[in-house]
Amino acid sequence: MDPKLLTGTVEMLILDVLARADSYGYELAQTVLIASGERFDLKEGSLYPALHRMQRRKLLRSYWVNTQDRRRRKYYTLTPKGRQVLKTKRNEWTQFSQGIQGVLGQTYVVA
Amino acid sequence: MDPKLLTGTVEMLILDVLARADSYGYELAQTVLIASGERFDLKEGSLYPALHRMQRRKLLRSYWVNTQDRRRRKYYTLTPKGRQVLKTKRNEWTQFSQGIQGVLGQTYVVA
DNA sequence: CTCTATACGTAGATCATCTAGGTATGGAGT
DNA sequence: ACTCCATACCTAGATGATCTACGTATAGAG
Repeated sequence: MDPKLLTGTVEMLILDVLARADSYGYELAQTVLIASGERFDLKEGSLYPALHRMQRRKLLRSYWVNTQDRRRRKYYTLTPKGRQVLKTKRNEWTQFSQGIQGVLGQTYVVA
Repeated sequence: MDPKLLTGTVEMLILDVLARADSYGYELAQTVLIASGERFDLKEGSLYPALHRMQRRKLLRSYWVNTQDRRRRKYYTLTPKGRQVLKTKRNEWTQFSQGIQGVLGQTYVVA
């Protein structure tokens, strides 16, 4: 699948997963991988910069958690602003996919 | 609507419109605008480079047509390769939107 | 005479993605 | 002991498609 399709949706996916429960980078990627039916393999080079970007924009807050086995995880939580942006992005996605269906759908009319 | 969502779909839209009938840049943009329900306003800075790019990749062929009123239009036709790539991109789009639904859809399960 | 629509095009900026690399721990296999 | 994989974080630099803003030209309306 052309990775360029992901452009602009990665933040929505992250926000959406975090709206259900706090999570951390590595787990977030796993969650998206599973939920997308193995379709979206978020790369670290996209994932971490996206998280940092969104935190700078106050969509997320973070806190460190140490596990029993000396591993550290940086958990992220949605801020109220993050929830609002998620709502906006969901609406944009609906508009967008309806737009695509509108163009592609023409085929069925012709066929 | 965040224009970044369009990334990676512009070529599919162009190919799809051309699969129904030959067209030229300006008209192509109009067609997409109407068909998308006024959602996608393809900018010249995306449209023309995309057309040239696809022609370089042999997905399209072009020919000039002079109208009665001294205007010139560069019409584009799909090549067999272009038709094949359209098919691929349509499949990718299906995979992609199913992936998104898979992630976003979780909300309803929880709710 | 100006403004809008039609019709093509490019240059440069922006920015989100990817590849590829780095650090570190724990556990399983050999 | 040693290697390899999974877990877990990160960044630098390349890539590439989009956008803004500009330029050219014709036709027609007001």
